[in-house]
Amino acid sequence: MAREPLTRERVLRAAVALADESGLDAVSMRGLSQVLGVVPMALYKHVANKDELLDGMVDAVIGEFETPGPELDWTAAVRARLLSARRAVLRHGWARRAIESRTRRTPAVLGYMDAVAGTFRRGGLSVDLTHHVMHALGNRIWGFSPELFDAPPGADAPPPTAEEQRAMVAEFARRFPHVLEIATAATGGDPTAAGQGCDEQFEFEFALDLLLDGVQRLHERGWRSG
Amino acid sequence: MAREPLTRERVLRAAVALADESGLDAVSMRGLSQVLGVVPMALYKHVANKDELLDGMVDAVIGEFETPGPELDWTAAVRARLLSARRAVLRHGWARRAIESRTRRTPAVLGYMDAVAGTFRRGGLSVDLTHHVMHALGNRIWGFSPELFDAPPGADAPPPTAEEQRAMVAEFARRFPHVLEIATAATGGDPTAAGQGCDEQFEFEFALDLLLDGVQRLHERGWRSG
DNA sequence: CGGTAGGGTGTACGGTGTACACCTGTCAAG
DNA sequence: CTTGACAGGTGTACACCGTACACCCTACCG
Repeated sequence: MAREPLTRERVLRAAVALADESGLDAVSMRGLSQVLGVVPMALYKHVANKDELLDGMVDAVIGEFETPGPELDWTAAVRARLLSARRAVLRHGWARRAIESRTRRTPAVLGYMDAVAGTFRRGGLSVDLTHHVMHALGNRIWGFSPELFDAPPGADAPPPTAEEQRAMVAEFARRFPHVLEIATAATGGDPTAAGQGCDEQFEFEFALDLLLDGVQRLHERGWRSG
Repeated sequence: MAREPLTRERVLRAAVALADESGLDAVSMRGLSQVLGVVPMALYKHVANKDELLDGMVDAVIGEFETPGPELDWTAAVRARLLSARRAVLRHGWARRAIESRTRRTPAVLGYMDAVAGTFRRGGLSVDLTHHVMHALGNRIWGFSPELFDAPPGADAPPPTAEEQRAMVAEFARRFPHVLEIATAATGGDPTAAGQGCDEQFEFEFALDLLLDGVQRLHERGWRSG
């Protein structure tokens, strides 16, 4: 039973699967080759190097983005696109980091950016307003915003006693009162849970709508740069 | 002439200098130890591991941020803070990547975030609006926005002939018309210079002001979440 | 004077990406 | 039917990385 031959498709699929279940760090040329039952250098017959492998993985995620129907107006259409991108990125926990680390603009990346830009243009936005709003959206067009208060992996030290925890919170409150304030606001008032309870989805949509509303106002006023 | 002893300060300073002139990738424990005239393992007496080294480098950049005077209103104060952060980050080309890769919140990081949040609070914004706007600003707090159209390093292939270039542009125009459109708009119409001519500073301030204006309007209306 | 501790050293391990030479099976042309 | 090219999998090797661990030297303190 000769195993079916490797293809670029099979390599990329296996890489995505491996990253899905073991994290992005598990995707090394050696590790990936092992799950494919093959020697590391075999991969290089299908993928130029590791960067291209990562590019291909990102392209696979982009391939999962959905295209909104034509009945939506431009704000709703952009919203639908970005929220679809977000769902895909959230399905693959590693995608965020991978996208952030990529610098190459593959055809899939360009195609997606073109679709988003086209949605603005079809809504009647000028070329330069479209340009600026694309920049303003930044990584949000990939469905994520930078996580300011990203919860540290945790559980690396023995849990502190109640007494120690009280002291830590007090010290924190003295030095970073405003951070504590806004962090606990999101948890319903428990300062020891700060950061955990933050609703990322809400934050994403809040910022997205803030930007879209602002752009819409500029558009209605016939804003021009320079 | 016994050289003066290493200190954490000296290590960090050397790391920053090395990154400034040779890039972040040149900052390996081996490379750094070499410029300090010392054996790699010596560094571990002053820095727990490489992650902590990077954290220290980022903290050094944060130490260059300036505090705005108390005479400014909250939008101007935030603006001044973020633009100062931007100047510091731009002085150190590696800082962007370093900040993006960091996940640990050092006291310096928390202190800066606290200062920004405090500026909003002193301006009268509610705790939860402050929370959301911090998220919405995202990495812009550190003075940079993600570069959608980051120019590839380039110059790795022989420059294409005029004929090839024309063909490439034509192909690009066919597949990604809107991307080409908004990319050339920023260059005054030269499609072959697409992406290079984009004024990052303008984009940063455009997005920043869009967000600040939006937040200000929400604030004036007494916006509350939920 | 002796012990102790902080700081620099040397060696070694396991991991990474990948260059390069090699082999092997398939298939088309002579 | 043979031959030879070629696509694809193999094996070895190199240079680099972060860092664990044992060691030694030197300065200082009791």
